[in-house]
Amino acid sequence: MNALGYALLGMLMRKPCSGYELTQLLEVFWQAKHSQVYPLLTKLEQDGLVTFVHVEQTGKPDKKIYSITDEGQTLLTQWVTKPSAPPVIRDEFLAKVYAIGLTDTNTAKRLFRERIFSFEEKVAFRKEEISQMQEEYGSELEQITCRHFGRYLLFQRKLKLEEEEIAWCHWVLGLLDNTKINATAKK
Amino acid sequence: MNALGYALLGMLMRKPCSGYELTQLLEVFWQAKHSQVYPLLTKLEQDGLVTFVHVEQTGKPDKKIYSITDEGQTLLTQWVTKPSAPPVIRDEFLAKVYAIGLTDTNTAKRLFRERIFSFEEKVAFRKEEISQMQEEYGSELEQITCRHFGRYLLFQRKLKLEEEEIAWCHWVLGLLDNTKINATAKK
DNA sequence: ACAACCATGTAACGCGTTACATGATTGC
DNA sequence: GCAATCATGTAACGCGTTACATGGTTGT
Repeated sequence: MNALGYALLGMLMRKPCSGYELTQLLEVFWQAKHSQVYPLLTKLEQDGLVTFVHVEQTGKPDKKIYSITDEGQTLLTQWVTKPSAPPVIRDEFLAKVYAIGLTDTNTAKRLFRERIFSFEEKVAFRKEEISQMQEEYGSELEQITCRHFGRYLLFQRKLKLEEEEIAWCHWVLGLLDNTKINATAKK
Repeated sequence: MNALGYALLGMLMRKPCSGYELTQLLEVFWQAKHSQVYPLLTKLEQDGLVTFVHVEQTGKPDKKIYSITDEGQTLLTQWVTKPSAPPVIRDEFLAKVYAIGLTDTNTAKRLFRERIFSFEEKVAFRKEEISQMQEEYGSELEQITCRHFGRYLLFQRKLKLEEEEIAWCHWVLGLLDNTKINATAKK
């Protein structure tokens, strides 16, 4: 089985979820579209690692709520302690930074300011998620015994990294300013 | 054309490179194997965006050194200012953290200590890369006019994020210790 | 001896995205 | 009226990995 399969099992340890919900919750540490998640869940179900119940809703479409089975838990537990594949990062913006010399200073600044803006949105969103969790579960959240501990750790991590990204952008903007001052000074 | 194609063009702006070298240099912001890079370079060459010269070597296999063409530069320049696709991150370790509650505290600690170790190696390597660059190019490196400016920015960014990852792991280890203390205190 | 590095390439397969398909409800 | 949210699914395609193939040199 592949990493995404295990990731879904792991998320179902926290609480039973629909495929729709899993697709969204995935965002903190993986990216996958529903078109990948739904067929995988069907496969996990066929393999006896998860089960689902139909839930009828009014005013919303019906949904399938998936739960992890004992068999699924056994497999997942084995997987958790195995060595992990190195993280994969693919960031188009960074590819553009590589070639930033092609643009003028002002355009470069604009690009970094836009990056800051998009990450500030993420940070605000992340902080909300964290404080919501803290309100709901309190200090219990910081114990490994809490069902939401893992997710909480990932939120804190994401927040830190997003803030660091912003700090880096500001540092770059500083460099871009210096360049301009020196150029002006030389005149 | 896809993002990797542009990424390769961007790297060739800095200096002409072989496919082998490009595959390695890619590591700061993208991941791709040589089996993907070589055919893409062939395609870029057919499209007139890069050219190459055969370089015979003694004691080493011959290589092809690729350079970006004017046409390639035009295309790349257009691309740089376009909005970027959101970054993609897929990290198996983080998927495991989600389900960390399945393991005992000691195993969890071991996993985080291993993560710290692997990131400390990365940090050490990154610092070397940065100081090598600084020795070679000096303060010129911090100007947008420097050919290596973009790459330098990416190195600094990676270093920061890798250090932040380590700090997060230490924070988690602290939480795991607290849990243990409370459990002991309760006895 | 054996692994690692340099260097390029192809083929098969699996993972992931885009697009197509449906349909009710809520907010602007 | 139009977009967004909720909810699930399939099909086609493109991106990315694994494995196969070759072969000399350097270091342990």
